[in-house]
Amino acid sequence: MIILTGQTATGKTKLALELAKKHNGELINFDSRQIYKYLDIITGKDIPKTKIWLYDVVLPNEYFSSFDFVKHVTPIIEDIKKRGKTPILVGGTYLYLKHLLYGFDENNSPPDFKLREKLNSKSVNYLQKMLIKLNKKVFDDLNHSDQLNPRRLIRRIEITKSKTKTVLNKTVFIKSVPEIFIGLKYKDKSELRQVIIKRVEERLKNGAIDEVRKILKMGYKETDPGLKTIGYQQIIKYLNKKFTKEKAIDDWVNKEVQYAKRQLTFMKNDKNIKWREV
RNA sequence: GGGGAUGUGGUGAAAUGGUAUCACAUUAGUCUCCAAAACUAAUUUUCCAGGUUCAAGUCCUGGCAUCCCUG
Repeated sequence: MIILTGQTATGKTKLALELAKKHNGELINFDSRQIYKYLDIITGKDIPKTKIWLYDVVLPNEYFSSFDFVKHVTPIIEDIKKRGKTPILVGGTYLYLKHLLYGFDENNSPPDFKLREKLNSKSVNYLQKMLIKLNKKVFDDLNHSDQLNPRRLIRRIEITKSKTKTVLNKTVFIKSVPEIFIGLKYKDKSELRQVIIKRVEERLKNGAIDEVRKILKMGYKETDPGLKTIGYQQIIKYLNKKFTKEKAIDDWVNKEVQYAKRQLTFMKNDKNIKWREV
């Protein structure tokens, strides 16, 4: 198995295609945004859809988690191997990769959307108290940042309250340690920024705004999981007249640069990744 | 030339004369089922020179800068 990850806008796709040729491989996407149908131009789906797995799996208003990803991808990997070919995973969503390679916690539970909806409007303080009451140790085990993070608090509450536990066999994942595990990154950020600016311009030229219009016309909303994506958020604000075009572009570029930084911060902890500068 | 307005972190703003705040950006980080998400921490400010006052971003005088109106 081959895995190709790293920062956004580093040319992962191009390298993936080369590797596929060389190693008789089949590509699998692990980019959480390209999982979504209709999000094409802005998420940069530049491989023909018939030549890569896991593009267009769910609709923009559907929930899709790293757990769902692992569930979807495992049989595909097995299938490719069975046919004597090399699975090549390419993408930038490290959380998906992390869960695929190193597994989940044993006593986890599926999402409780009703509970999430109910708790979403609550204050951080309320959530903290609620979790402490349910199980103080769980709260204490969280780090400072997470103790103040409503989403993480809600997730902990959800797990603590849940009766059904999802047990996953960790070994399933660890078995497939990749032979090649490459991460692509920029050596300096100003270069990354330049590339991102250029890419945003290109995507606008290729019809990014029309893409958003089309998706909104289909009835999808700003708050749908798929549209909570860099680029879409900014263009929607532009279309709603909350942003000028310049502001939207500026924000788009900025958010993407910040995202690239966070990707690196997260991936750096994985000592198995062999880094390559572009 | 005349009249008016405004000067506060990198940017946009807030502060009855009483500890200079906020948002965004920047830098570092967190992450075991929303992750292109959500969150944490750190850094950086009152145009200049005087004056009044226990105390000035705030009031007074002068200068400089920018913007608007008008010859």
